[in-house]
Amino acid sequence: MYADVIIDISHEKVDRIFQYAIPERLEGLIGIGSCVDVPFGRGNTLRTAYVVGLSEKTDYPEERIKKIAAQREDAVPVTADAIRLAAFLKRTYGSTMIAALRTVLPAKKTVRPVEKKTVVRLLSVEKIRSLYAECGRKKQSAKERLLGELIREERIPCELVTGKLHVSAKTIQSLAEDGVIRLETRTQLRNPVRLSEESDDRPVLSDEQEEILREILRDFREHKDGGRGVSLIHGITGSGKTEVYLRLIEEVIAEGEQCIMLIPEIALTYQTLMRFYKRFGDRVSVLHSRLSEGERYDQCLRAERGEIDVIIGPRSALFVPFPKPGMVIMDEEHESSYISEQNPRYHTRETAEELCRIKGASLVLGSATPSLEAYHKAVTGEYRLFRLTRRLTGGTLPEVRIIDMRKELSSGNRSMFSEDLRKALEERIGRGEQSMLFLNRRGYVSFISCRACGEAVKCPHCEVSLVRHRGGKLMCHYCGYETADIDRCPHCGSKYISGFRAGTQQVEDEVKRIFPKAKVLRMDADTTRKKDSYEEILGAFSRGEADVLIGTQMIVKGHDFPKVTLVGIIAADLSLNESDFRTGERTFQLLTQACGRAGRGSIPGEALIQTYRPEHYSIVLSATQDYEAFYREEMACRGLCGYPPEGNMLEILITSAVEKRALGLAVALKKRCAFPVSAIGPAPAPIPKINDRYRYHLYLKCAEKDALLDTRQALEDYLFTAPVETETVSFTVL
DNA sequence: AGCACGCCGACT
DNA sequence: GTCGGCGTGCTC
Repeated sequence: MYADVIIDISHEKVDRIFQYAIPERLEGLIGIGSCVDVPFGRGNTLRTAYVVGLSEKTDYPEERIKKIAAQREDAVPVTADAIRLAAFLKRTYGSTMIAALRTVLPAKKTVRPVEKKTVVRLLSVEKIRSLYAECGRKKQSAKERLLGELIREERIPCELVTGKLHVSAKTIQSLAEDGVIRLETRTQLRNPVRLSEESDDRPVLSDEQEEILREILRDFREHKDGGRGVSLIHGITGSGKTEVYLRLIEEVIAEGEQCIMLIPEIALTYQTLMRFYKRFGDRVSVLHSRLSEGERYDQCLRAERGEIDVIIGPRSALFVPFPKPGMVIMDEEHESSYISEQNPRYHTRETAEELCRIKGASLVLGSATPSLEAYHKAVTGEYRLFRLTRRLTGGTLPEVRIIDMRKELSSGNRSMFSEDLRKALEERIGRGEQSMLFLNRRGYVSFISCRACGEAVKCPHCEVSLVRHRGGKLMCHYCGYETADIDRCPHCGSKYISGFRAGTQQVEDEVKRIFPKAKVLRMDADTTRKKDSYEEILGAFSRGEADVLIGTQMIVKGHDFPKVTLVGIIAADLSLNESDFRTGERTFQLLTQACGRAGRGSIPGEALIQTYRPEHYSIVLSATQDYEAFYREEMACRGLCGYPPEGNMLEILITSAVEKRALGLAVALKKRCAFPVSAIGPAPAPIPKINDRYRYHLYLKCAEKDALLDTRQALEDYLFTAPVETETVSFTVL
């Protein structure tokens, strides 16, 4: 008997199957997924390897086959399903098999189990309230946060206190010494959180929610032996998606299966998390980004042993080894953090789909602004589509107005605030209501647009913005089209043509200049560099410590500020000028989210969208919150050029210390692409040179996904034999 | 990746 | 004469 193994070395040259003989004493003990030590290479150094198959005979000369040295008992064995999923990652995203196995495998470091600690309130709610107020006066913000939460909850798991609330162990200790709280260390207590008194947290479902629940569960129950489908819930913010998830999970657990709840990075708010703890007690576990290897392993072990039924976490939670995962739920499905940034650059939705296919689980996607890919599949019937159209959590949709900044310019207002926005801000500051100013910083790089007519200078072939390069040439970074720099707008002839140059700092200065008495908070990459300052700024704003919050993308995600009645979007069209084909989609998502921040409380809200492109469909349709119409417009644009989801596309990045060599290799790769795959470019990457290395892009398009993946494989094979020196090539599925 | 084998310069 | 530089190639 021989074992097919993958050696734990991440290098293309050894990324293939090696065969080893199974010694008699291990016969029957070794199977697919076993982790073994094998002698490898000339020195016969012992290396870790994973068994991915068993076979009776070999093509390799038998006398040269070595024996497996030992079976590794400490490691978590890989299941055949995990190997299949890894094979999918390798095929789809072009990584090595071992890199794919590593992402699929749970962390393998063993560590002593840590006992779970819980903070328990000892004093009455009234006493806590007065202490809370006292801390507010004394500016003891950490203590205040914890006490604030203790007013609502009697028991809070320690991981939440130190994690989500950012309260240090020192603070907890001092409160314990004062007799305010007690630290409880439990080892195998069952459902402590679930026992907390409240029971009013199971709201009555709306008709829409009931319908979705019924339909998804019907599919779930009818296909117990595989073939469960994918459902997309398109629901506006506050329409009660989370409650639907909670009910679904309850039912999945009741059937004896487990559930994986995926959330975008950092997006989980404390309130949402608390809802899960209340509903599922310690049958739920959270996988957050700052867990150590050991803690991660702990969670995996608990999942494997069936000690938990639900795991909540970012994309990596997908690989938690449940014995019988029955459902994967992916909230905010369109979020970009669902795409891995490193080696197997996997898309969580696609990978979840494959996992569910393998495991026979249901996949449920939820979003207020679904990705075009997901919605396309829903429209074509591959997914089932459900809608949640009513806001349940109070508040009405804000009144949204689009402000034409071209008119402001022609009427002599050169400032970054329109007259309307200035007035609206003045009113809110006067009434003591809060405002948010959102500066769209995406696409900040050197695109060219006209302040008189709003048009950006675009490539005549690719429908993406041209980028200004050194020396003043304008270039398309898809196809390499170039043209001389211009000083007049090609559409209207205005000389007010330039890149837009404004940061959050300038916005802050401007607000302070116009409203000297207003209290302003600013949130961007600069002010959040220090650890925890992200939560601190948002916390301060939600406590009403400022009139205006200024920020980039990060202020529009997740958090709910009931006192905000005005959202101002400074330059809505900036993200339309990014030089790739998803700008319209990102702009629509960003603006829809931003507008949704206004009027979450009892006072109706207002959103003002300032733009130089008031007629662009992404902007118009985000103002009317019309996703359907946006989808139709955007699909028409994608179809024109064969961009996803209409077709499939691959980005190839070629870098070299020698510009000629990078370009030469790009051309050589292009030559090896044949029908039905078409190659566009090469063209300099948006950042054409990093660390003295020149960077070129080549794009491959094809209607057939498999043909595209085969071409990538062929190109990778070619690279083995190509006269490559210092050049590097990487492939990304778009 | 890591280790061996291999073919050219300065050293006890 | 040998010791050792790292360049090339292979690993069941």
